[in-house]
Amino acid sequence: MKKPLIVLTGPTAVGKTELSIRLAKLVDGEIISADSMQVYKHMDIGSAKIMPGEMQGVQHHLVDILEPDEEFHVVKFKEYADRCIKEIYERGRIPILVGGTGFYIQAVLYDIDFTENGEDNGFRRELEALAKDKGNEYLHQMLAEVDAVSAGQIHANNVKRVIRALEYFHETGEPISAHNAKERQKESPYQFAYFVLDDRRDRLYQKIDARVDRMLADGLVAEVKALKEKGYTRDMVSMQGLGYKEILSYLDGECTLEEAVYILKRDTRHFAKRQLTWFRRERDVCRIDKEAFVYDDGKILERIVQILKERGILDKNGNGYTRE
RNA sequence: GCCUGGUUAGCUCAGUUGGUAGAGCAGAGGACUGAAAAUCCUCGUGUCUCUGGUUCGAUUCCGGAACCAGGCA
Repeated sequence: MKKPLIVLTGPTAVGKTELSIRLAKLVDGEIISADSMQVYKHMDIGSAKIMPGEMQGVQHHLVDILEPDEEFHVVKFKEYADRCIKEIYERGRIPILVGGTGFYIQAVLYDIDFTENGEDNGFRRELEALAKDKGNEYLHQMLAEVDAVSAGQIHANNVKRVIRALEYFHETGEPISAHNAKERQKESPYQFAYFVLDDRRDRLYQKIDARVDRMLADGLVAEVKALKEKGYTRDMVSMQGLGYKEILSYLDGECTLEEAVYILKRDTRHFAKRQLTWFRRERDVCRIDKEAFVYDDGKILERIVQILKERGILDKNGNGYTRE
């Protein structure tokens, strides 16, 4: 039988963290954070990172593992996560993927292959310059010549994606569209249950606004100021996180704090919406509507356990995975 | 009290030399396979404040009212 994997996700601010702790204790699992920002040290408030005091003894992985000037992306995430999962199995426990980065979840859940090539920032930079000089259409035309399928799928203005497709072809000689089509067919190697927490849109938005206000009260501006003083700049991936780029523009005098906060709230709402779009499209997800459970985490956990039993991730007594 | 300007989509405003109107933002939907908290795409009908008048026809012109700014008393 395939090995068990639990995924707990949902849009920002739905309440994944609190629930994940209870779930981990219940099934004797360990948590792997699937979050592109919580990997960074010194970015606690803005990333809504779980702090050691809140972990209640539950093992957490991939939190606080990098400095803010380090590169991070799906491939690294998958590498680290795969290793963590393996080790968790060795301890006879269940890995629980918790976090809002759908792309990361997908990568490990379906074991997507990214290993074809290394990084070549030179070529990428060349293409970026080309897009700037000659325009997005020019670059898109270049893609159309080597990979018509991708060109048809990727909008010319989506320069990032056009560049990646070009880069992929440049490095492997194969169109990325063919590779993606192949990866898309994959079955998950895990016996998994994929839970997506959701809430009414208006409530979610209220919670987002309230959470931003709390971050400010907790010292978000000071946190960002400290990062700025350490020399971390906006071109770093970490500083593109919500809460960081907006406060940075305030600190750089580009807008007032009030404007920065407005934009931060708005963009966080947009982000939540994008996450929801992503999860809607994922196959095999169990949506958990908080309203239907009267906002009672206990009831939600009961339901989750029920599903875990149905899928054989827990046995009828509710006992978790044990090695072999 | 008088003068001037304003009143158009949830918000900020544009516009119609008279033929019932459009942007940005908000909001909604979607894409996504090495930046993903990133990047990108699609979606806009509302008593044009109310009320008389002129007109074939008024949101647009004229009169009056209400409300909001600013100025003068």
